[in-house]
Amino acid sequence: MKRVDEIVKKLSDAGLKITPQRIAVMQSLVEAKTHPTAEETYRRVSQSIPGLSPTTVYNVLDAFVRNGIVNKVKTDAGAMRYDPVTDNHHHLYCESSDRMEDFHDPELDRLLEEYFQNKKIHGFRLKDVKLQIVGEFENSKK
Amino acid sequence: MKRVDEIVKKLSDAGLKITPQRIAVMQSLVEAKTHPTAEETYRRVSQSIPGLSPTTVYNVLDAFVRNGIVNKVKTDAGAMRYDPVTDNHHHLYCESSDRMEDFHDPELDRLLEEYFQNKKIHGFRLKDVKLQIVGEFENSKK
DNA sequence: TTTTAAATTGTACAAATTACAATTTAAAAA
DNA sequence: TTTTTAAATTGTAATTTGTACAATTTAAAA
Repeated sequence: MKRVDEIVKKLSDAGLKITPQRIAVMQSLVEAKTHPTAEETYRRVSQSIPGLSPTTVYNVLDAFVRNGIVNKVKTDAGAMRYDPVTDNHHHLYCESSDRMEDFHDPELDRLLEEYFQNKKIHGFRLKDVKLQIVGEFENSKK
Repeated sequence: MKRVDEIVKKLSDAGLKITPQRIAVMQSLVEAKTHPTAEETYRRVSQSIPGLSPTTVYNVLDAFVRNGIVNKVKTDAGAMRYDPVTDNHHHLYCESSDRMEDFHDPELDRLLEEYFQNKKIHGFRLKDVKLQIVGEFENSKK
């Protein structure tokens, strides 16, 4: 089971204790490529871990975020979403379906980096630039 | 009172009925340049309109958003924020203080427009690109 | 001035998330 | 391996943010 090993390593590297709940939550996030909410994650992970508490899912996700192995992403709709892809990327977002996908583009990143290197923003120390690319997915079946 | 006249005109142009609550909410949003939450707006506007209902603030803000004179903005922290500046712009955002400010930059917009004109994103019809510029405000008392 | 559709209000409700105390468990120490 | 301990999990309850809805009031058109 290579997948689980990788997850264990990831948790371990982040200095987190290994628990079945944490493994299952991370596995669920990685498999679902849709940036699920805490509630969606709870429903999925409950199948493999009956008796799982919603609170645990919140705690686990929070621990992941604090340790930098998951990013919180907010959309304009209801709940917070969780993204296990932490390398630099942007998001495609469709308002009508509240669907969100990753958008990787090194060329764009280079362009932005160049631009902001010369650009001084008064009174602001820049750390990161994220794009939210808003539009419509063409085959919007959720 | 030029300010109030302008606000009345803005509401009127948007096809909205003029009410003291709506005037006061819009005035509060425009004066506070910090993209306040509904709750903050409620607290402020309550000072001039005692007996104001929180529900009204939500209703009013919602009407503003539906009619395009205010934008909803979500940050990584708790509540939805409201921005009375509706021309194209981006946001500076400080995670530690949850503070947010507008960032206007026509040159950047030109750059992005150019870039995305040539860039086809498979299965996605692009409508808009927004930047969230993350960093620290230098005089940010937390 | 009258009329009426829309806005405001208050209450109750709902969803998403957090606080907290009790229990269990992972993993370090013996 | 067993013991120890700090951390993780759980369940309940509370909180925060926002919405639904019926009754009342009001802006503004007729």
